[in-house]
Amino acid sequence: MSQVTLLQIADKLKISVSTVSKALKDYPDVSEKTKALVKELATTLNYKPNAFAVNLRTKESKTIGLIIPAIVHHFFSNVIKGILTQAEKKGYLVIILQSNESYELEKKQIDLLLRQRVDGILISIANSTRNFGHLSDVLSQGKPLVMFDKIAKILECSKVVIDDRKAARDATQHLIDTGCKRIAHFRGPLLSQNSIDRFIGYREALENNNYVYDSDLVYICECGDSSFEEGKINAKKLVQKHKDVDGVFINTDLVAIGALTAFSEMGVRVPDDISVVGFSNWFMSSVISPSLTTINQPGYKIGKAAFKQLYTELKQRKNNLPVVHKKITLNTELIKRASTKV
Amino acid sequence: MSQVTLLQIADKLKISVSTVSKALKDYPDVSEKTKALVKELATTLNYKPNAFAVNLRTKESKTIGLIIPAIVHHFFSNVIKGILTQAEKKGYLVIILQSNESYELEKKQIDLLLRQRVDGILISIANSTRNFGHLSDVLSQGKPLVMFDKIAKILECSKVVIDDRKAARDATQHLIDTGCKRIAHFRGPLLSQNSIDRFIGYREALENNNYVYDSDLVYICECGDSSFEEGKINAKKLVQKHKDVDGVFINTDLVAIGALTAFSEMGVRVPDDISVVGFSNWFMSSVISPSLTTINQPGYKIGKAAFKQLYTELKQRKNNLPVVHKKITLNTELIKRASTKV
DNA sequence: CTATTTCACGAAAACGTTTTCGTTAATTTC
DNA sequence: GAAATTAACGAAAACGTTTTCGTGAAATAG
Repeated sequence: MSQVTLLQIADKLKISVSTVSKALKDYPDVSEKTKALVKELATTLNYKPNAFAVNLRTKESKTIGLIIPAIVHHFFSNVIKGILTQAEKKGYLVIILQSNESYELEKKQIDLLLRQRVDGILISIANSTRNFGHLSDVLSQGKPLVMFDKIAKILECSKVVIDDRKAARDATQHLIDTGCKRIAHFRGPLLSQNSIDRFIGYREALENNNYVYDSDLVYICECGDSSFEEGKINAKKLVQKHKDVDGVFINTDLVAIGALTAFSEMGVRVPDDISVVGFSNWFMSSVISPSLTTINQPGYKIGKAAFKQLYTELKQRKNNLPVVHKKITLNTELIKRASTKV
Repeated sequence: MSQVTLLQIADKLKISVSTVSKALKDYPDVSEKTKALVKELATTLNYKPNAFAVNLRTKESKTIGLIIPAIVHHFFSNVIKGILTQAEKKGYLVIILQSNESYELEKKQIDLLLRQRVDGILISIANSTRNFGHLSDVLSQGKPLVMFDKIAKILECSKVVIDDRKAARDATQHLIDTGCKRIAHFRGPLLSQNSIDRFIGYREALENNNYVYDSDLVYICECGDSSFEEGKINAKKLVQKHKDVDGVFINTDLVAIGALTAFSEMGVRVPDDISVVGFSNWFMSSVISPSLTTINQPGYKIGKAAFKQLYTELKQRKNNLPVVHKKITLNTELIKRASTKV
């Protein structure tokens, strides 16, 4: 019932706790004979070192924290998968917390993780987060912090991102290249840096091609749980108000799929009447009809890179080397499908 | 840099560590005056109790483990959300591990969690898991274990499931009720208990209606990463071999969506030529065209119920009450959409 | 054969809490 | 005013490791 300890093994073997500990860790000052005896008894008793005690002693937990705005989300779940896969390889456990895009919750969760004495933290911040005190707390405690996807530019730590502006330019340029003359944009929340960057990319592409920017053609979506509905609603508004629009770049795939559905319901043909480009490359986008042209956002790779960076910083700290922060920008690519012309 | 400890607070206040500890926890044998002093200093120093030390002392970690076959999965990510939401409410942290449907990995992960001294474990087992020694280890260590969705019937612990057989009967019955005369089934892996149960439900519905069971109409899908492709391939085979089939009940939505795509490519009309029912009610199923009739599998509720059960068992143990295991069966429902006739 | 080195092990402190049990001083009781 | 109670605090053990530093005994060196 109660767990096996070093002391119990020591007693049965009539040796000391220190020797047992050292035997299990192959210290050179333990004879092969006792090592064998100890290891054998340890396995037969199914000994498992008590992580609390080890952590307390070594001041390391081999555990990291991960705070993410949402779990039920194709992109984020891919990120998680990337992180977990890497963490597993390096022998780290991951405590996952969901901030629900709430600053207050995020703050509380950082506190929880610090109490838990995790070795480091990975975070994609909530849209509502405007204060970064909780995050600089992490840094000032000397714990590595790596932000990904939704980052705070002001914070001095490593970051893993994509180039939202460039990706948005690519998306919009593709609409222009395939003959669209009047291009709308469904943007995300006003406070989300990613949405802002994608919006800027959209405008840049217009400017680069001497298209007139018309703020009437920009619709705002919250991109929360009702993304699909938002896409439908805005698509309907768009069609009613602006008959001349023949292309739309949409902040996220789910909203875009809502738009596609609305267009289909209204008899607006895609891409003949209007071309659509989404953002993220959710799996869904490849199987709907018409399939959605979109920007591939490499979630798995982002997660992988984020953990790797955290891991290097952990090693740097451990070896008393200077910790160097990196900003890693991963490539996106335009996936051409049936919702745009060739 | 280094963390604040009770000792540091004690020294600054010229009192003992014990008093500081008790003051922070509002012990009655500490004067209000010192309590106030201690608490004030604690907050200004930003004191955070060292979880390792607390856990070591109290033999509780307020942490649970969660092992799940896959993260990038609409159903499972909903389960996770349900678990995290409840855990947060009760002040528990969750370490998430992904078994990738591998028994070996699952075994290793259980071991990791036990070393970590989590208070309890939630698990949905891998398809390849046939031995349950690692799971009974958990139980014999006196730690609560709650299985959900993919369970081992043989194990004496609490379980949260749906009634796969009934759900499959409902799905098949709906095909029969809407006029299908010859009904195929795309089943899941031979080793997966859920697949087996759904297959049995399919057969039961046929029998109940005096339909002949024809093993030629049953196709096997692995339901792994290439579910969509499997759906396409099997749908093509089905159409080529059995022109007379007018309905198909498919083990999971993703495979069903692959089938829908293949039917569309081959000019087979859904539901006029063939009706399709899926399983799980992934979000995607509502937005494709034709939208997919399917069985709703309440992931969020399952996660919520699983954590709640774990929590009650935790409390029961703590209060030295007898731990009672429960099998909780959550309701599924048929969601009628456009892939079946009315 | 003494002096040094190597070998194999153990004692003990430390990590930061929690909690039991004293202990002293102040207060109350009769 | 002596006896009993209460109030407020501290000492110390314990949780299970890890690791440093001794310490004898055995092996080697001169």
